[in-house]
Amino acid sequence: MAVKDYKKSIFEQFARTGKAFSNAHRIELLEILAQGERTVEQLSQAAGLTVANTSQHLQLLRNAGLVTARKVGQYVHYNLSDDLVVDLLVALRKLSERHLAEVERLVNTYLTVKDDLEPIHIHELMERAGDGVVTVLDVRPEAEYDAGHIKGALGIPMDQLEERIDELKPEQEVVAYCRGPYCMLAYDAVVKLREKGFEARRLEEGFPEWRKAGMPVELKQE
Amino acid sequence: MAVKDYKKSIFEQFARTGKAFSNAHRIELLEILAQGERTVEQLSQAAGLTVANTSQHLQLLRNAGLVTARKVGQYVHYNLSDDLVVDLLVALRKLSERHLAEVERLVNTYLTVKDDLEPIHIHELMERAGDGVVTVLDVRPEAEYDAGHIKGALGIPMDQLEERIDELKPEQEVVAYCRGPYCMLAYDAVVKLREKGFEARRLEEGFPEWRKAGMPVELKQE
DNA sequence: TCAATAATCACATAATCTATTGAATGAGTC
DNA sequence: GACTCATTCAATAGATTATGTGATTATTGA
Repeated sequence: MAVKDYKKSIFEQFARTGKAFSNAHRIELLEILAQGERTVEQLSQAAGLTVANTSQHLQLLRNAGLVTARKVGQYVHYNLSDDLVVDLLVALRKLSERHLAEVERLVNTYLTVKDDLEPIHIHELMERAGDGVVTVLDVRPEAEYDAGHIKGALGIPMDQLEERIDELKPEQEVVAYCRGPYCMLAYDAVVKLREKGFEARRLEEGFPEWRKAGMPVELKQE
Repeated sequence: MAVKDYKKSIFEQFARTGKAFSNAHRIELLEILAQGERTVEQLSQAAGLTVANTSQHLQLLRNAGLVTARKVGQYVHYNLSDDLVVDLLVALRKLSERHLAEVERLVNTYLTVKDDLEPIHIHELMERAGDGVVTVLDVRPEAEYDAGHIKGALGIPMDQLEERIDELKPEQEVVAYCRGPYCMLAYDAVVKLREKGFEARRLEEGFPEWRKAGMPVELKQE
């Protein structure tokens, strides 16, 4: 094989991986899978796609080697095949954030005044959570909480926050987190909690980053 | 704007960045640009594309914010806009390498026995280069050498290596490098040098990684 | 001002990608 | 064995992308 052909092949392989990240729905699926294992139906609901369409995107991701599938009964559970996939998602996010003015505009517009919500960072939370002086609140949907959450975190999905707000100790600061920097749930939770008179902040990173950093994680407790 | 729309927009922006990496030619263009600034014609030649086609790919890359262009006379010089682009290229390479069996197969097939060429790594080279006991050899084309190379490296393009081999000190070990892990030039150089009786090794990483690591770089000396 | 050159643009064509629909598969249940 | 459900497959139409050709623009130097 000539050097030229060889090079061509290599770049084609890279492009195959890149192609997986060239579609908004696939990126969303990957971001959801970064939270943990999901079935096709769960994915299709979370991403707002038809099941068949979701399945096809998943086939493509599987061919690119980014996700793995295992069949349990009649369900197929999908998962990211590797932490390198998260690395690439993070790199893509960073790059997009820096270069696409549009992203920044969206973030700033939607998130009211971003800085006003004073995000806290992983290591800072780690220090303070140990003392038990903060309540760590997971506002993701229940299934995601069950699939894995920050150790000791209380799980109240965003849509139940209002009715279950009395599960929180009013004297403690609350740190809310969700799926990552671009997940809206934690923002909404902080706004809601402050309305109710809580001292509340948001974890800048989300659960995937937390897990990736090797911080303590636990599964659903019975 | 509803949360749903917002999310959609964000993922679409990410996909726009991802799309830039979904084509083999564009990835090649980015890899070439990772070596340093290039004009459209240089790029088209290096990648084996027509000028018009190259230009169009460059427009797309520019819209995605990955490259910058500056006009000097009648030439337009392109450049990567950011080191984050290199980060993403590296992440893409790593992920592809791990997941696509095909890539590994190609690497192993073409590169004879890879390990037999005993690559040396950046920090190791850094230590040894200081002592002046190794000759660091840049085998990339002259233009790329001129645009920036490892400090103190001797520049002999691969296609001139045979005729200019007497510029190398026979008693010194030679470390050859080129554009990165997938660049063939350094492999070919090591093979050639060993034929000629030199003790020769290859730098596993290439110039982009060297520069990225903050190691000393110099431009063409007069 | 004119010719030469680098780069881009505009258009046409072929190839590829995406979403939808409905059928097929395969496991579990009654 | 018939039925239900999760998932995949297959076929299709519509949208997007890649590339070549030839025209156009911008800059330089004669």
